[in-house]
Amino acid sequence: MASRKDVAERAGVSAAAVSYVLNNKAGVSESTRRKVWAAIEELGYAPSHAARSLKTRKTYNLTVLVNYLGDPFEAGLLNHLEEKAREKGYFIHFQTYYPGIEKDLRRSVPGRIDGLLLLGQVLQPETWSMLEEEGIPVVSVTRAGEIRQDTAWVDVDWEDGMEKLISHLAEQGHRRIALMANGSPNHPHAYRLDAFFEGMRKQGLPMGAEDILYGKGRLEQAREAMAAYIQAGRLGSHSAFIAVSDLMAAGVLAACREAGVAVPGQVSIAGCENILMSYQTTPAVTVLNVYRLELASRAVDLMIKLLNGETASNSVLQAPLLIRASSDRQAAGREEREN
Amino acid sequence: MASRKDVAERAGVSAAAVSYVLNNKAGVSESTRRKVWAAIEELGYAPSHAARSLKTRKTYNLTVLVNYLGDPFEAGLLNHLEEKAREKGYFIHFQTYYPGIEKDLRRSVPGRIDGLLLLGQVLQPETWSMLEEEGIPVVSVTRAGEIRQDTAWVDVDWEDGMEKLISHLAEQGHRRIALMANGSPNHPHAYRLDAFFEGMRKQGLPMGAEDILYGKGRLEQAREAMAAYIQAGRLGSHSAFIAVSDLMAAGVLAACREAGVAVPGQVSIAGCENILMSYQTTPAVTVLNVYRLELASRAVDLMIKLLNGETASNSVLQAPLLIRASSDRQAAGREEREN
DNA sequence: TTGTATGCGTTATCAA
DNA sequence: TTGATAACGCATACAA
Repeated sequence: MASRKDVAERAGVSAAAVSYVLNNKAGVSESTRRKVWAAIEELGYAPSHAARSLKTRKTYNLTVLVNYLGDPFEAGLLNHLEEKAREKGYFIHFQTYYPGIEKDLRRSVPGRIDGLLLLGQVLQPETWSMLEEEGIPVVSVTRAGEIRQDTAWVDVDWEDGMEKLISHLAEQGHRRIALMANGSPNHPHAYRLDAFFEGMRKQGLPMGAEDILYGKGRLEQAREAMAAYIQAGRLGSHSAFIAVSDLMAAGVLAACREAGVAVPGQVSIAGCENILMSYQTTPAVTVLNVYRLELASRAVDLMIKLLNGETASNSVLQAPLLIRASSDRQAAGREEREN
Repeated sequence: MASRKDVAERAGVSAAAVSYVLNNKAGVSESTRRKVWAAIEELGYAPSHAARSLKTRKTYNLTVLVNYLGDPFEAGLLNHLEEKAREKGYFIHFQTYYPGIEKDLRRSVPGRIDGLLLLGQVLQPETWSMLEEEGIPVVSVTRAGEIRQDTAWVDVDWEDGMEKLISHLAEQGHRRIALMANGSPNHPHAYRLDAFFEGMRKQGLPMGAEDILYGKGRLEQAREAMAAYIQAGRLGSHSAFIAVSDLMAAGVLAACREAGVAVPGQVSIAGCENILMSYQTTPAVTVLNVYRLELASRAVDLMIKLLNGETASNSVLQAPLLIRASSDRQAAGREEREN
């Protein structure tokens, strides 16, 4: 590998001059600039990342903490985060999060990354101290229920979204609506639970602890929770289910299908992300349409600003309602005729 | 951030001694060792990644080239690769691949990563030269059609898998089987196309260019290709469809549903990965069950060996057949009765 | 406008 | 068994 010294020799200038050219410093003669670039081309020179990083104390690496990459919503977010970060000259690492990794994180973060992107996790106090000491900015894409006050974030307007979902269901005549929630407060889904409570209150609908089921974010577990609900003979108690993630909505739907419960005839179902799968089930699932690309883009912009020491503000995104057959008998009728 | 010098001072030894202790060199007295560890604890010292990397020329970073993270099959693979790599002390970057990124790759790889993991891409010759010059090992998880001879790989036994799929369909009475392929030769799906041809030949079934449809790896595009096929009145020409990815199988199924084509009544459908979605559609899709965790695990092991200069051999994994309702009228009957 | 010199935090060589 | 010390490749203050 050619080094800066080789380039300098080849170009007949000093090593410092090469740095000046490379970093676009003002006050370099056009002739030097040309000679240096020529030498760089000829030698196929590329600066050593390690050396530069050692000197500048910047790594141009960001880490994203993922909850469950098997969830297409998170996978899509991650994909867009990577793309946007790369555009800005940053590399993205990711790591699947569970509390146990934080010890590892506290060891491996210093000196390896410049910033941390959360997908709604709530970190341990020790981890926060480390982050603060190291001066590593944190941006959360979607928030958890109990997000730390001073964490920067970009999120969907869940209050508004849940209100839309609930009033749509109310218009369809539903009064008893259950929520398929996650169970962990340390998770972006927790925020949607809060928004659901708020939305039900506003709509003036009855709401209690018995109206919450727990799926843990996975399709399979939501399916099991719903199957147990049916098994327990509770089916009459709610006529509609909102799931805090589309994957869990698919799980609720699967349990209904297996138990011979008609959707939307007996119960209506809705999700709140608009993953691809939500449109591929029978019936297709009513959802909120969350613009993941925009979410990712804003998160990276926010991160870059923090990295540059600029002030930056949090950001809220609206998510429109997509009414599909799982909550709409007319739409269900259309789907049926098409078949 | 405490540096090695601080630790040395605190422990009352020389800086070199700290390195000895840290790197477990033989010939260090027990007392020094204790003093050094104590100082490390007290100062919360962690070695600088950049400095170490500069000196040793190892980065402990690996890059994975992803084709389409929206495909749950790839997302799952990536997830497991990350987990396995981390266990071995490596960090995983990923980057979504299309030919245009290779220029960027040639610039950014040297000095930033130790190894490259492919998801079946075929790289440009210039990129290969760079990789060879830099001595960066490459392991491909699943192969493309025209994989470079000396690339290490870990893959499914697609010939065997396709044979199982085809003979299952043949047993169900199908003779005219079409393939929903990808279209790009520079992609892991291309290998499955070859295996399909081979399997059809072995089974003695007719096979030609008109039996291939092209989806491009996406659900939506496979759906469109299938819809066009139906629109063109070609529906009678095949009684079964194998898709080279489950996502495309879901697309074929969606087009059938929309056109009122009965599955498995009029046509049978099969995929070959076993993503979660393949079991959530109606009917559930017959697939090959590909063990992604095992695939990822072997790939990382292979990579580590190459990184250590050891010899290592490629690896083939069997994928059992999962017969589900999309290709089996009895299973379909069962599903129906359950509803 | 350009060159010299220093140090970033390591590892590794060589003496002691 | 330990301690100086020389790189690794770069950015930058300062001198020229």
